[in-house]
Amino acid sequence: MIEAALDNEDHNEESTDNQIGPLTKKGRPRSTQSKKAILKATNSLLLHMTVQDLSIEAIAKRAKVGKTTIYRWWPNKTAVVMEALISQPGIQSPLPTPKNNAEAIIMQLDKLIRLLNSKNGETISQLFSEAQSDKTAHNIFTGTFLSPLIDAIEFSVEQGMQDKEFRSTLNIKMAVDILCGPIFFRLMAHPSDLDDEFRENYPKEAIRLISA
Amino acid sequence: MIEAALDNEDHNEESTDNQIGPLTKKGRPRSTQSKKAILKATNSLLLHMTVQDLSIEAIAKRAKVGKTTIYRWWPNKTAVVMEALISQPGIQSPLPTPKNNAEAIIMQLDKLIRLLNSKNGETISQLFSEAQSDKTAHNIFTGTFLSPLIDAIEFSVEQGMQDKEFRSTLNIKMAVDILCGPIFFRLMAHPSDLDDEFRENYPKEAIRLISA
Amino acid sequence: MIEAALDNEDHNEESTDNQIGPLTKKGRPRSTQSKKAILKATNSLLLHMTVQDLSIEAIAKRAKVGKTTIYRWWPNKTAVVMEALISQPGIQSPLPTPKNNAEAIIMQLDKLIRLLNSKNGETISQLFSEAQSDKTAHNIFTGTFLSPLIDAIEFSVEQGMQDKEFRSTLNIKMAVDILCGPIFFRLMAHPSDLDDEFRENYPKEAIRLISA
Amino acid sequence: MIEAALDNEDHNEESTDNQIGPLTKKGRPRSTQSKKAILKATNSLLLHMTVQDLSIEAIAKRAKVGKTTIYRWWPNKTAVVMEALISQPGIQSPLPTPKNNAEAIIMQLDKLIRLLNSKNGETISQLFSEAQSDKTAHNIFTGTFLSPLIDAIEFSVEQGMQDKEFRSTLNIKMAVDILCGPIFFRLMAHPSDLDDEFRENYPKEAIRLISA
DNA sequence: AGGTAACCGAGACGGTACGTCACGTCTTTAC
DNA sequence: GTAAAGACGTGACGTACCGTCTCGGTTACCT
Repeated sequence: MIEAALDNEDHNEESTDNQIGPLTKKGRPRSTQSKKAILKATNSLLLHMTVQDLSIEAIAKRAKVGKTTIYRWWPNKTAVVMEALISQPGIQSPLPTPKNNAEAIIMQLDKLIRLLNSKNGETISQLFSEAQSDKTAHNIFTGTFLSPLIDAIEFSVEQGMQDKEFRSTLNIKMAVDILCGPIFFRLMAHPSDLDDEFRENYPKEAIRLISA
Repeated sequence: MIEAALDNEDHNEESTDNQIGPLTKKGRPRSTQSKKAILKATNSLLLHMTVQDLSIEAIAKRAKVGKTTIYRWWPNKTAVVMEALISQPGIQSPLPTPKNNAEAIIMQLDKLIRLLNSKNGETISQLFSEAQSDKTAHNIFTGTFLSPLIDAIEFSVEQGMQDKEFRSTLNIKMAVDILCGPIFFRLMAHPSDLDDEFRENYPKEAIRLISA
Repeated sequence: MIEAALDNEDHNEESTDNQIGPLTKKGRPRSTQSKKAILKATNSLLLHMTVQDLSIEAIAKRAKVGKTTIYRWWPNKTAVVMEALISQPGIQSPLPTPKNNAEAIIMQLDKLIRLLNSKNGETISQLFSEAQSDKTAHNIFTGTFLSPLIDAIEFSVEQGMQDKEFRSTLNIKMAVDILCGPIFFRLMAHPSDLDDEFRENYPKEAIRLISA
Repeated sequence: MIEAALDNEDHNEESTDNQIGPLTKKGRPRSTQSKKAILKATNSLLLHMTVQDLSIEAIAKRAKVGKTTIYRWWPNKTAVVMEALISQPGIQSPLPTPKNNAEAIIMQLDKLIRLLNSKNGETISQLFSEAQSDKTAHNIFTGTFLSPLIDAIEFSVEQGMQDKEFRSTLNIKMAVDILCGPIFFRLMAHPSDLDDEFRENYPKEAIRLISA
C-alpha cells in the first residue's frame, strides 16, 4: 500500500546512457552518491533521535554533504525523512493474492501493524504529527503514505460490500476510520501495546466489526 | 472526562483568609493576574497559529509578562497550552446522568467529537503530535487529557460488559481503541470530515460495534 | 590610610536594649546578625570568584538573608564588597610614628603593597575596575579607599617639600602619581610581580625619584 | 606601540586574486561589509555608554547584523571593542625617528597620553578594568595593547642604559612601571587631570626620574 | 576539444527562539 | 517597621538551526 509514491523526479537517475533525444538536461547531473548518503544519514540519525530533533544541519554534517544539496532536492525535513523511510529495503513487499476481501483487509492491516510495530513506527507517528501543523508536510505525508493506504482499504471495503461480505449500511469513509483508527490510536496513545498479540487479534476483530 | 486534572498548586490562590495553621507560604504569592494573562494570551495566539509556531517569547510579549514568569510555572510550551486549553470556560461541562452504559459512552463520544470539532480540536491534535516526540509533553498530554478520557470510557465498557450490554468477548483496551481510535484518526487524517454528521452517526455506530 | 570611612549609619548597631529616652526608633531594629552574615558571606565568596562574578543573589543565598535586606543597607554590590573588605580584621593597623617624611612615605607604600599583595589586592583591583564605569561605585571606592590614601601621601610629600627632603620643583599631584602609580600599574598589569622583593625595593626607589 | 596586533585572519580578505596554490579557503568568504558595520557600530555606541553597558545585542542591532556573525568572529565583547578601538583611523600613526632613547621614550609617552586623553582613554580604562576579572579579556587586552607598549618602552630603556643615558642601577621592569604607572594611575584615579598640561610636563619629568 | 550549465562542499549571512541568569522592585507573613 | 522569602518584569547572555547566499571547484553534455 505504500508502494505507489515518491516518484517525482527520481526516474532516470542512474541512466547516464540510453538517452537518445535532445531532451536530456544540460549540466552536471545530480550525484547519486550524495542522495544515498543523505538518506542513509537520515535513517541512522533517526535511530537515535526523533524527527523533530533531527536537523537538516545534522543530516548534512553526517552525510558530508552541503546543506544546499539537501534543500535543492527536498523542500523540507519531512520530505527527506519520508523518502529515507520509503527507501529502506523491505518496506515495499507485495502482498500475496487474497481469496476474498476480508482476507485482503486482514493482510493489509497485518502489514500495517508490522510496519508500525518497529523503529519505523515511531518515525511514522512523528511524521504524522509533523503533518498536523505543517501544510506541506501534511501533503507529503498524505500523498506518500496515508492516501495509498486508505485507497487500498477503501477499495477492498467497497468490493466487500458489493460481494455482501460486509454490511451494506456501511459508510465507506467511516469504515476506513473504524478499520485503521484503532491501529493509529494505539500507535500514538500507547505504542507499547502495538505488539504481536495485537497484530494477531486485531485484524480479525476489525473484520467482525464490519461484517454482514 | 477532562474535568479531573491540572490541579497542582492552584487551589488556594485567591484565599487570602480562612487559613488557620502556620501552613501559609512565605514570600510574595504568585500573581493571579499574570497567570490569567498568560493563559489568555496563549489561547488568543492559538487562534492564529499552530502550537509548534507558538513561541514562549510571543506569549510573554502578548501577556506583557516576563519570559521567566512562564518558565517558573510551566516546564514547557506544551504545559502552558494544555492548561490554557483546559482553562477555557465550557470545557468542563458535566454530563447528564445516562440511563445505561451505551448511552454513557454515546454521550462521552459526542462530547469528545464536539470538543475536537472546533479550533480546540486543532490545538489538541497538535498537542497529541508534540507528545509523540517529547517525553514530558507526552506525560502532560496523557495525564491531563488522554488518561481521564480513557479511564471514563474503560469504566463504562467494563460496566456494560457486566450488564451484558456489550459483547463479553471484548478486550477492554481494544474496545477503547475501537471506540476512540476512529475519532482521533479522522481528526488527524481528514479533520474536515469531523463534522456534525459524523458526530450524530458515529457514536451510535460505535456502540453497535461492541454490542452483544 | 583606610581607617577613615564607611561610618554612615552603623554607629548604634548593637544597642537593642539600653535605650531609655523616647529617642529609640520605632519598629524592629536592624539585625546585626544579618549584617555580619552578609559581610562574611561576601568575603568568603570573594575567595572563589571575582567581584564582577559575585552576585547579590549569591550573597543573599549564602548569608541566608533576603535580597531586600542587602539593598536596604547598601546601594550596590561595590558598597557591600568595599565594606566587607574594610571589615576584615587586620586591615586597619596603625602605622608607627616615622622619623621623617621619607620614612613616612616608605611605610605607607610598604603597607599599601602588603595590602595589595594578597587576595585582597585582587579584590581591590576589581573594585578599582568597577569604579571606572560605574559612577556610584567610583564615589564609594574613591571616598573609602583612594582619597584617604592619596591625602596621606600628599600630606607627607607637602611636608617633605617644606622640610627640603624632596625636590622643590615637584608638582604635588604628579608626585603622588609617581609614588603610587607604579604600584597600581603593577597590580593591574602584572600582579604576580607585586611580590616581597618589589615591596622591599620599590619604596626606597620611589623616595629617590622625588628626593632633592 | 599599538601597531603590532590584531592580525589573526584578516590579511587577505579582499585579495581575490594573486592566489596560486590550492590554499584558498573553502566556503563563502566573510563579509567585509559586516565586519566594518560591526566595528563602526561599536565605536559609535561607545560614545554614549561604557564598555560594560555595551551589549552584543545592541551592536548587532545597530550594525544590522546577526548576533551570530559577531560571535563567529570575536569570542566576546572585549575582543570586539579592542578591535573597534584599533581600527580607528589615526590610532596607528608612526612615530618620527628620535635622536636618542630619552626622546624616544618621551615621544612614546606623549603619544600614549594623547591616546588616553580622549574618549578612547575612557574605553581603554574600561577594557583594562574588564581585564582584571576576565582571563580571556586579560589576554586580549595585554596582547593587543599592553604588551606592545611595554615592549617598546623596555627596549628604549634597555638601549638607554647601554648608552649611559639612564641610571645603570635600574631594574628594567620597575623602570617601565615608573614610566607608565603614573599615566595609568592618573587615567583611572583622576582622569580629568590627564590633560595637555600633564602631557607636556610628565614625559620630561619621567625621563628625569630614570636619568643617570 | 571546448564551453558552459548545473552540480558539488563548505561555510558565512541575517534571523528567531531557546532556556538561564541576575538585576532591582514589589508584596506577602512573621517577628 | 525591619526581616525573610520569593515572585515580578526586564534584558542580555551564548547556542542551535533556520533557509538563503556566495565562493572555488567539478562533471558531463552539447556544440
